[in-house]
Parts: sequence; C-alpha cells; structure tokens
Amino acid sequence: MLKYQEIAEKIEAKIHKENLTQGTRLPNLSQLIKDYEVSKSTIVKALTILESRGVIYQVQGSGIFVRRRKRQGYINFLENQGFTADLDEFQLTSKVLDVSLIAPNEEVMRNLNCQPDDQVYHVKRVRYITGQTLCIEESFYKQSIVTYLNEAIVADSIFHYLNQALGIRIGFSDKYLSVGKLQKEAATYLSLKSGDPALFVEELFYLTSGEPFDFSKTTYHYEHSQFFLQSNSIHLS
Amino acid sequence: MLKYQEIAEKIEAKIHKENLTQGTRLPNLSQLIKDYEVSKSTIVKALTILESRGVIYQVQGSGIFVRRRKRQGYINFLENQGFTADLDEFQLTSKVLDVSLIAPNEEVMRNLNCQPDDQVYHVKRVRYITGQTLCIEESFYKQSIVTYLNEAIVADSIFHYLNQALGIRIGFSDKYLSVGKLQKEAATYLSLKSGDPALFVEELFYLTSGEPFDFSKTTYHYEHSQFFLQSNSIHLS
DNA sequence: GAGTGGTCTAGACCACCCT
DNA sequence: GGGTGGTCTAGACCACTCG
Repeated sequence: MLKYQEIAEKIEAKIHKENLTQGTRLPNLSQLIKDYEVSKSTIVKALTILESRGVIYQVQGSGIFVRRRKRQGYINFLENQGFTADLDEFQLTSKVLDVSLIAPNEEVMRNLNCQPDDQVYHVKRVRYITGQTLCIEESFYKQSIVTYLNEAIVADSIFHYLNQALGIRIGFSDKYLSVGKLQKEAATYLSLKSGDPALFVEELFYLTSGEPFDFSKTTYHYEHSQFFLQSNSIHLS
Repeated sequence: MLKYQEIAEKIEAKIHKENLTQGTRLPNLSQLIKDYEVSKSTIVKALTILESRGVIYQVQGSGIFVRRRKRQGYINFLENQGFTADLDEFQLTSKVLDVSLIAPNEEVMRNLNCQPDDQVYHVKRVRYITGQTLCIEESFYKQSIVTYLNEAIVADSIFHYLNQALGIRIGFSDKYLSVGKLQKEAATYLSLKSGDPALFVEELFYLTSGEPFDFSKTTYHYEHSQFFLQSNSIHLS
C-alpha cells in the first residue's frame, strides 16, 4: 500500500471515528509529518486527495479543517458506482431482469467504440435502496474485457466482481444527465405512472488504459433518489 | 502566476487549439520538463490538475493522453458556476426578478449558519441559455461578505463580480439534487405546465476560509438542460 | 529491457493568517 | 513576527507497458 494512500485513509478514518464536525481543525503539517514519519510532500499529497474528495479543506496560513456535508440521506453522485462507494450508508439490492451475451446495436457501438462482431453482455436490473425502488439500469459490457458474467454475479455488486475476480481497474467515467417524463415500460418497473418525472443518467466507464468497456443507462425513481456532490476550486485557470 | 498553473493552462490551450482527439498522446514527461524548463514535480502537479479536470488521463508505463467528452451540448455540471465555467460554449443571459436586502428566513439561516439579524441579499433570476429558458434561480448572499449588489451587477455574472470587484474567492461548494414536479409559480416562469418534470439543485458556496456565504436554489427546465460530469479514480481508498 | 509514469525524500523559499 | 500551508527543486528509486 502506498504511503500517501494509507495516510489519507487513516486521517479519514480518524475523522469518521471521532465524528469530527465541519470546521474542526486537524493537526498541522509538521505534526502530521512527525506522526506518520514521512516527508512533507507525502503528507501534502495525502491531504490533496482528501481535499479533492471533499473530506477536508486547507486554508493557507491557517490550518487544515474537516469538511462535512450538511445533509444526510443523499447519495454521493460521484462515488456511487465503480469508485469508492459510500454504500455503507445504504442497503443496495438488485432484481435481475436479464443477463445475456448479444451483438451491440448502433447506440452501443457508438458509445463503446466497437464493431458489430464485438459481443457485449447486456445486463438489466431494478435496483433497490433500503427496500425502495431506486432505479432501473441497463448496461452493456464489452465481452473482450468483461469475459464472463452470470445472474448470480450481477445480482451482487458488478464492480466489486470486476475488480476482485477479473482484476479490472476503472480509470475514469463520463456521466450525461437529463430529466424527462417516464415511458410506460420504465414506469411499470418503478411502480410509477407514465409521464412522471425521472432522472436519466448515461454513463461511460473506461479502463485505466483509456478504453471504454461499459455503457450504462439508468432511470431513477424521482421520489427515492436525492444526490449530493462536492466541488473544489483546487486548480482552475 | 504559479508555474504549474501556467503550464496546465498552456497544455489545455494547446489541446483545444489543435483540437486533439481522445486518446491522442502528448509529449512524455522528460520532454515536458525540457519544454517548460521546470522540475519533474511541477509538471506532475500540472498534469494532476488536468487529470482531475478531465482534460487528460495518464497511463503508467505508457503515456499521457487527451481526454475528451464524447457529446456536445451538455453543460459541465461541476464548472457551471463559481468555478472555471466553460461558458464560452454557451450564451448565458438573465432576467432579474428581484434584488433586495432582507432578513434571512429559517431555511436560509440553517444553510448559511447565520442569525436573524445577519442581513442577506435575495436575488431571483430567470436564466437563459442560447435564448432558451434554462432555469429559475433564487440565491441568498450574506451581506457581511457580499457587501453590495444591485440589479445591473446581478443581470451579469455575479461570480465574476464577486471575484473581480470584491476579491471574494470561492473555496468549495456542496450541491444537492433531486427531481420532481413543477409547482405553478416556477412553471409559469419556465413556460411549462404544473406537474412537468424538473431538476432541483440546492447549492452552498463557501469561501476559501470555509465560511458559507451563498445559498442558492435552482429549478431547471427539463427540456433545455443536459449536464455532463467527469469522474476519476485518482485517489480512492 | 528500454521507456514511461509514479512515489518519496530533504530542503529552500514563498504567501498568507492572526495576534 | 511567528506559525501555517503552498510552491518548487534535484534526484533516487519503484512499477507498469510494450515490443
């Protein structure tokens, strides 16, 4: 395990364990350097990670402070799949509607940059959060990368399987969101009415190598989905 | 101007100017070190920034590559206010409905951590994107920080004014999103019908010092708002 | 195995906050 | 002015990719 990663985890764990509130000041840099017996740059890197994840904020000349979201019950929109997933907070379950190996249609080929003869796994699920219908999700995985899937795997966390069993590491993803009215089929699965509001999210997942391997379309139940999202001004031009 | 910031900007400018496509390989580290005459760490920092902004991705042992979003016409959900704003792409205008100095209500006090006698500027606007109604926005600014606002300022970019005229720098923000049905008043402003779908976003902006100073509630027109959002797995536990 | 990015260090110096 | 975070350097060594 990398030093800066380990330190970031320890600091985050400490914040959660001691349940520190927004604005609580953490030990200063020199103290952290002593505590963890590493160089300044390593601490700085660990802190940068925590800052970009919204766990802390740093104020030049002043100190390092805990950052907390104000509201509970919102799903972290950036970490709700593939990545760190704060699912500890929520109970996620799935009902599998379909798992099959198919030829990609035009839309899938366009998004995954693939050819008609590249097979893809088609997965369709209804997902539940703490017992309530959260969303209906339809995903397409390149079979050349995701070599095998079945119903049991898909009923559980697919990304956990990809990582643990297949050694697939996600590099990054693009999300596209829009809002609209539910069509009849989706409405049925979500126990809502045609024309009810819905959040539509299309997402493309890439390997660390930059190759897209998963294209996914999700329709969220408007009454059971609330998201939160933290931004930083680290960087910018 | 900081070296790493300047380098990040130059690299990004080059990518845009030469209109490089996804997967195009950039010069390697040693070349960049020579080109910009700085140390390795400085280049690495510049690249980390570009990576976190979704401009490039780096593959260990292989190279540095251009990252591009696949689709046009989507608003960058993380950079659409306060921050870098890729508004070059879109024409944003506003119609001001109200600018006034008021006493905060309970909801505003809770979000801005303030007292009944802390005055706040109330700003209500309809915003248009390339001529179409984009959203209706209601914001509350702590007067102790945002000392002055008027209709002319508010008709333009408020954040540009905060930064340039008042020297206010935003540190970070929290966004809360949900989807639901339009109420009559908002529907009227958006030229939609009651019960039509809408995206609701509540956002809290903080100074670099960690103090919240702006609480904002936005209702988006579902037919004219599409967002995109890039994630990385930089970091994570 | 050559090439490329990633980690880590020690230390100098800068910029900002606060009292 | 003392304390705290931020920038930048030079260089050693590690880890991954690809032919």
